[in-house]
Amino acid sequence: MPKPAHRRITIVDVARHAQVSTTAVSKVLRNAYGASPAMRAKVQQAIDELGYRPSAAARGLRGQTYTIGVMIPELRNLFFADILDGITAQLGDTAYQVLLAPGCNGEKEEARVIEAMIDRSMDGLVLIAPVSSRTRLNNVARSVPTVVVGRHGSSTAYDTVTDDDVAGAALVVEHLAGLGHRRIAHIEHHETDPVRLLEMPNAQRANGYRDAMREHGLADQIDIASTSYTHQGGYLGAKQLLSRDQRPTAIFAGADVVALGALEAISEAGLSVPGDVSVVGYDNSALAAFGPISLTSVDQDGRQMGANAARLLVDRIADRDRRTAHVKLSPTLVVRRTTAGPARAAAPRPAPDPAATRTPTDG
Amino acid sequence: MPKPAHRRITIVDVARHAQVSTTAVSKVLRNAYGASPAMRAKVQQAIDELGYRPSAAARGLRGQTYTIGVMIPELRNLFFADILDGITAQLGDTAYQVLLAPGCNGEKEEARVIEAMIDRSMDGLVLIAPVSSRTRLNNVARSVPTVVVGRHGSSTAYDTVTDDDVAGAALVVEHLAGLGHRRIAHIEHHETDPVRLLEMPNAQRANGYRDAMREHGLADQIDIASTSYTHQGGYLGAKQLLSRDQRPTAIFAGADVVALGALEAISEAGLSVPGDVSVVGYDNSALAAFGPISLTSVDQDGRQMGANAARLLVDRIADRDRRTAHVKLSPTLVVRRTTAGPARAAAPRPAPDPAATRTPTDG
DNA sequence: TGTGGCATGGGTAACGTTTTCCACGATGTT
DNA sequence: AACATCGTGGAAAACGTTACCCATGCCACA
Repeated sequence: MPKPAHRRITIVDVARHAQVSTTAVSKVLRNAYGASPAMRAKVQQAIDELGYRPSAAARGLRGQTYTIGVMIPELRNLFFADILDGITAQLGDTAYQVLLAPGCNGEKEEARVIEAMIDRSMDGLVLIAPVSSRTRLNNVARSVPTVVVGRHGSSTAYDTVTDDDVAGAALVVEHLAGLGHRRIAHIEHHETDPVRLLEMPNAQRANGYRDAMREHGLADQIDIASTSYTHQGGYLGAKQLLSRDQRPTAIFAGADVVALGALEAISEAGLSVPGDVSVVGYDNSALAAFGPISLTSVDQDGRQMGANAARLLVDRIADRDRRTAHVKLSPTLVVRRTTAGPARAAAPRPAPDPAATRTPTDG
Repeated sequence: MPKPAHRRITIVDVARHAQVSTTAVSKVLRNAYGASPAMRAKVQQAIDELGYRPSAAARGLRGQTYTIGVMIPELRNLFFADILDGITAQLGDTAYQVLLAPGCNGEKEEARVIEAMIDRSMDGLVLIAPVSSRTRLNNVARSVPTVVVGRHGSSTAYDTVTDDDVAGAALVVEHLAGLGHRRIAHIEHHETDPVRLLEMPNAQRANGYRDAMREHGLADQIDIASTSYTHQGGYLGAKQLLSRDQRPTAIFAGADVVALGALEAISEAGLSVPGDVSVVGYDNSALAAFGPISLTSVDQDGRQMGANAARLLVDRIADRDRRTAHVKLSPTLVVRRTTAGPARAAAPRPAPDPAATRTPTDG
C-alpha cells in the first residue's frame, strides 16, 4: 500500500466490527447506563482492535468535549504554573484534557480568549486571576461551568479558590515585628477600581498589611509605596521608601519580582540586606528559593489551589445547579536569608542561618 | 427578563434574520467565493446584531476549527514562553486561536497530548522540542499539518524551525578562547539514543563544542561532564569538573539553569566567578539577564522561532502538499559578568565582585 | 435565436456523535 | 393469567456547520 491517507475510524466502524449498534458503542464510551458487562467487553475489544478514538468535535455537537480550558494571564509567572500543575494532577485520571489559552493580559484580550474557549464548547473553564468585570464573569459562568482562582469576592454563579492574602500579609508583619522591626513598609500594586480594590489579591495584601500593623500597635508606622507588581515597580517603590526621613528597617513587597526590584534599589543605595533592611516577598517563586537570592517569602501552595479548582469544576460539570463553593487556603511563611532583626535592635545576636535555607540541589 | 438560559445563536438564526440561506452565511463567514459585496454587508450586519459566534465543534465536523495546538514540554522554561509569544504574535491578526497542551514531559505523556489535539480536530500542530520517535512524528504530520520546533533533522512530512546549536556552541568557545581560556569544559545533557544524538539540541551543542575546540587547537582540552539539563545537573557537573587534577578555567553549561547550578557549586568550592572560573549559559533566559546573576549566555531569538513556525504552519494548512521547509536561525552571544580572562593570564586584575554572590548589585 | 460562460444564491447531504424514545423479553406481582 | 417493572439493545432524530452541486439570470458572441 502506498499511502491510504487513513480515513479516521468512527463509531460506525466500531459498531459494525462488534456487530452492535452505534448507540451501544456510545453507551460503552460514556460509561452510560444500559449496557451489559458482556456488551461492554465486546465493544471495548472492538475499540482496542481498531484503535478507535472518539472525535471531540462530533461529541461537542451533542454532549461533552471532555476538555477543560484554563486561562492563564502570564505564562512566565511560576506561581501560575504551580496552579496548573495542581489542575492537571487532579485531572490526571479522569477523561478530561486540559488546554491552555495563552496571551491574555488585559481585559480585551481576556474577553477574546474566554469567547474562544466557549466557542470550542469546552466543558468547563478555570480562570486564573481574571481582570474582567464581575458582570462579565457572571455571564460567562452562566453559559459554562466556571471556577475563578486567585480573586476574592464570592459569586453565586461561579466557584472560587483563593489564598488568604490578608492572612499572608499578617504572617509577614508578625514575622518582622517578632524580629523587632517597627518601621515596616509595604510596596503595593496601585489600584483604583472599587471592585478590584475588594477582589484583587494585591489590594487584599495591602489591607492585610494595614490591619496587621494596627494589631501590633504600629498604626502610626504604616507606610505604603504605591507602584506596580513588577521588577521596576519594586525598584521605584523601594527608592521612594528609602528616601523617607526615617527610612524603613523592613520592606514587605507584594510579590517576589517586586522584592527583587527592591533588592536592587537597596543595594544601589549602598545598604545591605538584611543588615540594614529586611525584605520579604510574596509567592515563594523559584526565584525566591534560588540560593544566592534566598528571599523570605509567603508561600501559597499553588498546586493545592489548582487541585481544588479542578475538583470544584468537575463537581459543577456533574451538577450545574449545586450551590457555589468558595475555598480559601492558608498561606505559610518561608523564612530565608533576607530577613533579620533590625540593626539597632538590642540583642546582639549572631545572625543565625534560618532553618528555611535550602541545600543547593533542591533549589 | 428573568433568566432565558440563552440557547446559542446559530447560523440558522442569522440566515433567517438576514433573509438569506445558511449557505450564504457560511460563505460570508469563511470569506469564501460566491457572495456579492451586498450580500456580505447584509449578512455581516445580521451577525453583529445577533452577536452570533460560530461553533468550533460544528465547524470541525466538516471544515476547519481555526485552532492551532502547541505542545510545550515545560511551561517553566522561559525560552519556550518566548517561542509561544512569537507564535501568538504572528497569528494575532488571523482567525486562528492558539491552544496549549501542558504537562507533556516524557514520551508517553507527549503521545497522549498529541492524540488529544488530533482528537479535537485542530487545524495544525506546533511541537516544541518533542521527544517522540521520528516515525511517530512522521505519522502525526501525515494526519495533521505539523511544525517541529527546536529539534534538528529534516523530514519530508513536517517543517522544522531550529536554532543553530552548533554555531551557538562555537560562539561560546570562541568568546572564551578569545579571552585567553584554554581549559574550557562543558556540561552536557546525557544522551544515548542514536536518533536523539543527532537531532536534539543538547547533543548538537556538545558536538558544536567539540568541533569548536578542535578548530581552536584545543582538542586535547576537551572535557565534558555528562549530567542533565537541570539545576542539579549543573551543580553535580561543576562539582565533577572542579575536582579534576587540572580544573577548568571556564565552564560552558548547556543551558541557563545548568549554569545556575554550576554557579552554586563554584561558590561552594570557595571559588569566585569570573575570577577563578568563567561560566557561560545557553538560552539567555530572564534569569540570565537578572542583575545579580548577570550570566553570559547564548541567545536564541525564541520569538522569531515562534513566528517562523506559525508562518510555516499557516502556509501548510493552506497547501498541505507543498515541499517541507527547514528554517535554521542563528544565535548570538550576550556577554555579561560571568566571563573574563583566566586568572593566570598576564593582566593582574583586581578580583571584581563576582556576580554569583548573594548581595544584589544592580539592574 | 441559440449557446456558453460567469456571477450569484440556495437546497441538501454529509460530518460523527449523543440523546430520546421505543421494542422486546424476562422477571416479579397481584 | 393478567399486568406492571426492569434490563437490555437499537432506530432515528438531533446538534451546527460546510461541501457539493444545481438553478437562475445576465451578458457576450456567433
